[in-house]
Amino acid sequence: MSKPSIPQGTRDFSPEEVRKRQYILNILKGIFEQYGFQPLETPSMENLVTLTGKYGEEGDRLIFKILNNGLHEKKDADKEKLNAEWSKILEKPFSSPVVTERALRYDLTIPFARYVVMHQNDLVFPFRRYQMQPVWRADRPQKGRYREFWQCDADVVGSVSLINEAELLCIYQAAFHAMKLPQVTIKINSRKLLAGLAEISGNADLMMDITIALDKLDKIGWDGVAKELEQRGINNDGINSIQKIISVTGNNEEKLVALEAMMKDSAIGMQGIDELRKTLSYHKTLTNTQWDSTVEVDISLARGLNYYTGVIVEVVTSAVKMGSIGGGGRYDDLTGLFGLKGLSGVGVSFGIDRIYDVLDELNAFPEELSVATQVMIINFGGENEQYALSALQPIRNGGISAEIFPDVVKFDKQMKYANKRNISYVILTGDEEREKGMYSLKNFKTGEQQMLTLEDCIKHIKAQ
RNA sequence: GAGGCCAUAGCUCAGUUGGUUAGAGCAUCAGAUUGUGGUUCUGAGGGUCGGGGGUUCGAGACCCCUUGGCCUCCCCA
Repeated sequence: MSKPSIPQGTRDFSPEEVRKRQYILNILKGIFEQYGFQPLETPSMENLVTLTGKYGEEGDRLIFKILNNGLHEKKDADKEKLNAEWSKILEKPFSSPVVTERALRYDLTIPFARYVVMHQNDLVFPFRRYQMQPVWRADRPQKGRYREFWQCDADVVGSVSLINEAELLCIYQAAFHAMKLPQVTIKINSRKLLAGLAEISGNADLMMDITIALDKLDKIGWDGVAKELEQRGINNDGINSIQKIISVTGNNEEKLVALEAMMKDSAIGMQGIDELRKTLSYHKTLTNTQWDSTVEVDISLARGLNYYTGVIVEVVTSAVKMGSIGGGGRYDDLTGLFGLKGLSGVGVSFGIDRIYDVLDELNAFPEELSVATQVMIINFGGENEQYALSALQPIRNGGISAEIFPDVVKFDKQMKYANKRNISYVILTGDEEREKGMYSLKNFKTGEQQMLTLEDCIKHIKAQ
């Protein structure tokens, strides 16, 4: 018999871990609701064609595909084709809708777009939804990277107003403030600004290559980026103009003013600047001075997903070495991929597994998260068991969490169990108590013990 | 897809240039203690040393292959 194990990149969550995860989820849920978002859930699996082509070439490779079963149900005509593709799959990694027509969802945004298209007639636009569910990626696991992890998304579709962008920035700030997660920066940029940058550099067609290279600025520095730009076919003049643009410094408004001067020959670039300025202006009105995270214009921010078209954001913390803990942006035509044109959306995502890792490393979870049973009744067996049992529901009905030790085992063992479970009180119901119609209540913290009526026991515990 | 580190009891880990019957702490179980937990003390169970092959008189240790874990790059939350 081999040792049991779980698939690579997945985790079990202990009771303590679940409580901590729920703490994060509850904060997010509260804020989403406060901002008027409606909950939504979609299936763990989608049809493969719904997902492919939405996340770029790399993303497609990372989609977890589900092998078809129930092959016997296929008609004879299909069987031959199936067998052919089946043997291909045995030879080398290969996927085909014939053998893998379903896949685990890769994120929450595409399933949401699919949902919106399918239910367009039932929805009231602008539609605000939040969604907190696991997603799966067939990636190599490492620090802060899992194959199964949760995303918590809030999206608005059916509105082009930049008020939405500003509101989502506030959601980020409110959430990280509530979690007391320190040193948070919300980086903001615009795909249009990046397009303008490509245009100004004389490489409008290489925007994707430029942004991919630029995105690494934090990691490999300008020299590294310049090298990569060169490899991707940008000439010296282009590289120089890119350097000039990304070197702008100062606060957000100063950066935008400087960029304006450089972008004046790019209509799309100017549009991007205008959108950032409006977003920040709305945000200024909405934001709360108590929120200590900062919103920072960062022209090197790119974001890999290729469906973003306008403002893009990414959240990082410098408190712990960790990749981004959230990201999002505007997508002008995501539903167009499923046949519904002209519906713009914008959304943000929280990576709660990374947020968990950061809070855990910083020891920033509140102490009082562990909730123990308040009272355990000792089981002395025989008639005393009946007597003990009759007290259990009245205690619970009194609003106290209670359990009885179900087995008649040595007293010592039951006490040790209560101690390990961190239970606050035990109630002893032996011969003496039963004969008197009383209950001995022992406080496990202080060791004090007194014989009381059941009613007084309940009162006493509730008074604590 | 490329690279690095690691794998010994349920968990965390020792194990000397290759040498007798592979150890410790924690955890578990039993007892000291059949109505008083936490701290003690005593004892017990628990191992195909990740798997396969090789070198050797002899391998937990050395070599090769393989599987799994952690980490870095790529990419991402």
